Amino acid sequence: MSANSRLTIAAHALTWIGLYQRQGHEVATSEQIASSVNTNPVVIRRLLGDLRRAGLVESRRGVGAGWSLARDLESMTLLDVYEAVEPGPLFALHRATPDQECVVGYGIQPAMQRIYDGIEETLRRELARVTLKDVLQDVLAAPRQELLTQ
Amino acid sequence: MSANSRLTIAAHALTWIGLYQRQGHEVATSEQIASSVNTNPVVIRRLLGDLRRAGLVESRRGVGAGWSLARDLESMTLLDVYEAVEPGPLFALHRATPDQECVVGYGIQPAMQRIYDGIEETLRRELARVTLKDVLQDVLAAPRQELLTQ
DNA sequence: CTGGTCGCAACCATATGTGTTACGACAGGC
DNA sequence: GCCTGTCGTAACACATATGGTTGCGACCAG
Repeated sequence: MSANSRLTIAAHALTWIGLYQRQGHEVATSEQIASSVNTNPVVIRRLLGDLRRAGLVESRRGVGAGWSLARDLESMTLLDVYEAVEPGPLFALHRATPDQECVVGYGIQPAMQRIYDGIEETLRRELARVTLKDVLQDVLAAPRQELLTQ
Repeated sequence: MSANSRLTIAAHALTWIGLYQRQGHEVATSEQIASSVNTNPVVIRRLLGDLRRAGLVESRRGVGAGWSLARDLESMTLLDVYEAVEPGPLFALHRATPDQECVVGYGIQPAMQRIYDGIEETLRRELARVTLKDVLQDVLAAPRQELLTQ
């Protein structure tokens, strides 16, 4: 499984924006977020673009532009983020269709698909249980020693 | 997420071997299995090699060689197969460590790791609930119209 | 008009998954 | 002892995904 870090980075970005706004700022720039994530601003803009299409954030252009939350952190779950940034399924079936003349080749795909559907449903329920506010609180609960935001 | 088909193919191979043995045969060759899966025998040998290292199958070499189950299909769960063929985690953290001077960058990794650990545990429980015998029975329950095994 | 930021395309490097060929290792049958 | 069929494994090719980077036009407050 070539696990990617999209869900992690998206949660990081949303958490960062949420905390930044809580501190009284209007919008956060992709460069600020990229600095915290330690990556390129374009990577952040790409991810936030997905989140914007999912209605989780809004972007403002022009001078003083940047990103802001479209909803309260409390109303966003990791499932919302997951659906916004991870289109594909968790497990894939065969890439070439198996031998339909064979009993196993014939019946294995529906059988596995049913199992995978159930697992994805469980995963979604699990992701839906965690809000971004939970994540922020967990982040702030880290044993910090007077660290600054930037 | 670049989902792969390893779990699917491994379950297919084990199911095939199980049914083949139930029909009275001693061992199954990677070429027979590959024919049902519709792929190259080397792909099957690679996967079965992982399963052998996990103690799920045994291989015999020389003339009349092939693969056989090391345990009853009933005693194998999809979790056993998953652990044998999928080493990595489901979700990745940042590839570059985030800014440790930032509160979010500092606390986000432990927070997300805790969440991911919980999710993987749920996934494992779900996979452990399905035995390969369940899969075979599900496969055989497909609306077949007098199909032959080979 | 200017400056700062987003939006997006294009490209590159790397990693991974899968298929394929090749060939040595092995063991049973002759 | 040799033949034959199969495994074991390395090596390579190819496609795709991911993440990083550069470049540049679009946009808008001042």
